[in-house]
Amino acid sequence: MKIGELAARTGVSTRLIRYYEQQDLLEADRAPNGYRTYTEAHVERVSRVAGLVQAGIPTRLVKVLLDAELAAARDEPTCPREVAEQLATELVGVQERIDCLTRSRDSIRSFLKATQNEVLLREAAEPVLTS
Amino acid sequence: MKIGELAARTGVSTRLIRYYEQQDLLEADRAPNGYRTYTEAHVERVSRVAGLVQAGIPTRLVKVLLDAELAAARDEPTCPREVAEQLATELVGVQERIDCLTRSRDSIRSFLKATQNEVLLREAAEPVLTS
DNA sequence: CTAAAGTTTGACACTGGTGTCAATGTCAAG
DNA sequence: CTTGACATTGACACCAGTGTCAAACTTTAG
Repeated sequence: MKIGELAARTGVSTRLIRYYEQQDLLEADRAPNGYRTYTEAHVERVSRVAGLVQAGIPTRLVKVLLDAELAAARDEPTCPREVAEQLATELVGVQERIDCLTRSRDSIRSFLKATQNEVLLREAAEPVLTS
Repeated sequence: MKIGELAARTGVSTRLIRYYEQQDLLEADRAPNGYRTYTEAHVERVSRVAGLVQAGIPTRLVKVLLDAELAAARDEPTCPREVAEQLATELVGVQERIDCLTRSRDSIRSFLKATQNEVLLREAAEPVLTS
């Protein structure tokens, strides 16, 4: 698929998709005419990238995270000690963000509940398994 | 306490503390000499603010969130319908961020685990209650 | 063939969050 | 009183993430 479709399916602007590529977060094949071409896998990838960036993870780190993810998926023994440490460090940062957001989410919920606005609570009810 | 101490205790630079105040996320009393003075409560507040901002919540929204939180705590019946809707909207955004971060956290963990770097997993083991 | 829609690269520009510096004021210790 | 640490405000500046526009090319529809 071409960039326009990818953008439509992910809700991420073409501008950003190109930006992410430029930041090495994405790779795209090129059609003979020079157009970028994407596969299904890219849809997921782009969503993840956008999500993480939105969640305050700088692109530089998003790359490290997703790369590690891929490596893990392909069961690679890529553990250059130094990368592992960087990841471990980043892990605590991520956890802190999660905690902070979770607290806020919970208080928003309580608030809405307390003010008879339960009606607005149609969303989100997935199980978040921790540890 | 004065701004320097607050900064030291929260790990947030004085620059940012003033910035947050300017963005109406914080209020500070002034000593007769003009110095800002803070209470224990501010320590928590500043941490929360910084955490949320770091987690990608724009200051404008951080204000809404924390205000609602306070209102709830004081059991105020402040539910101007319109604010409630804004919160509900923001709630789904927060949840999305949490989900995205959670997935990343989990894959970082798996990765470290898979690569014999469990050693680096000393941190984070708190229970996150959902719903 | 032509017009419209989509793509490419590249540039300009804006916003939000931060750092840093400068000039001035306050306070506590020597 | 002087010095040094800390405060105040305000400005300048930077980076990251985005929007938007322009000029040129490709592809699709009529």
